[in-house]
Amino acid sequence: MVVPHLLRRARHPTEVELMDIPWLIGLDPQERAVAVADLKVVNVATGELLCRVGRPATFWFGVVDGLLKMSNDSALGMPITFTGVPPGGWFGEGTVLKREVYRYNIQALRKSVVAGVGVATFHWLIDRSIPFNRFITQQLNERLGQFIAAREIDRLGDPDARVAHGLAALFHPVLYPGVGSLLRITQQELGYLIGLSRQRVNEALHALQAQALIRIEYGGVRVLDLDGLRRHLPR
DNA sequence: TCATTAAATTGTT
DNA sequence: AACAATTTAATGA
Repeated sequence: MVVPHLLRRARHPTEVELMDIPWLIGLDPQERAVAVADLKVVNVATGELLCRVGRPATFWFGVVDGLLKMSNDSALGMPITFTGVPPGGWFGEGTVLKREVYRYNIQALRKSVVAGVGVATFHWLIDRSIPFNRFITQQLNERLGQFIAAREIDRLGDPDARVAHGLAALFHPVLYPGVGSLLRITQQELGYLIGLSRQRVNEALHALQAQALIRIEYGGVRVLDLDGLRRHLPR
């Protein structure tokens, strides 16, 4: 009963929250009005599940604030892929498009604010708005690129490289425009996301800082050289 | 607004 | 995994 539970607590987005929703910008006034009318926002607590594998897709979700973890685990086996979803990130369009069931679990790594539009509105926008379609196409394309990159890194297995690429992914300016140059994420959360211990993440972060790729800040990481992070090779 | 205290996060062993 | 040090957030005068 994940969604009904959330729906009960859902509220309308504030003006400030609307400004953090990237795809609203391109819409014409009519389309925008329809989208905004259907937009729901909910505050979720740490550890809370937003959607589960196998549930029918009812919403297209976006992160307004906080941090989510997307775990792509099959019903049978172990988790396959983890992805963090920072502010500005929207996900689930593939599932919603095909009117299928969710293929992953979404869990809040910390207190977050999550927005959603219903499937009907999503399709209404897809059927008539060119800007919306552009956004979705770009989204799918960038995500595919990330997915391929992630496979290569996982094969290498070097912890520093994994942290570097994990960070580069979270700082993706197209997928996650809400992040900016400072990502609010603790080393604990980063470890949980990438699959490393907190102290190994700490070590890796210092190595990356020494290479002037990032700056470690309390409760977050600032990126100094995004390209350098992407190109980071195991040493 | 400032000072004090509690909580969260980081760095180190 | 445990501990100490540091930073932020919360509280109340």
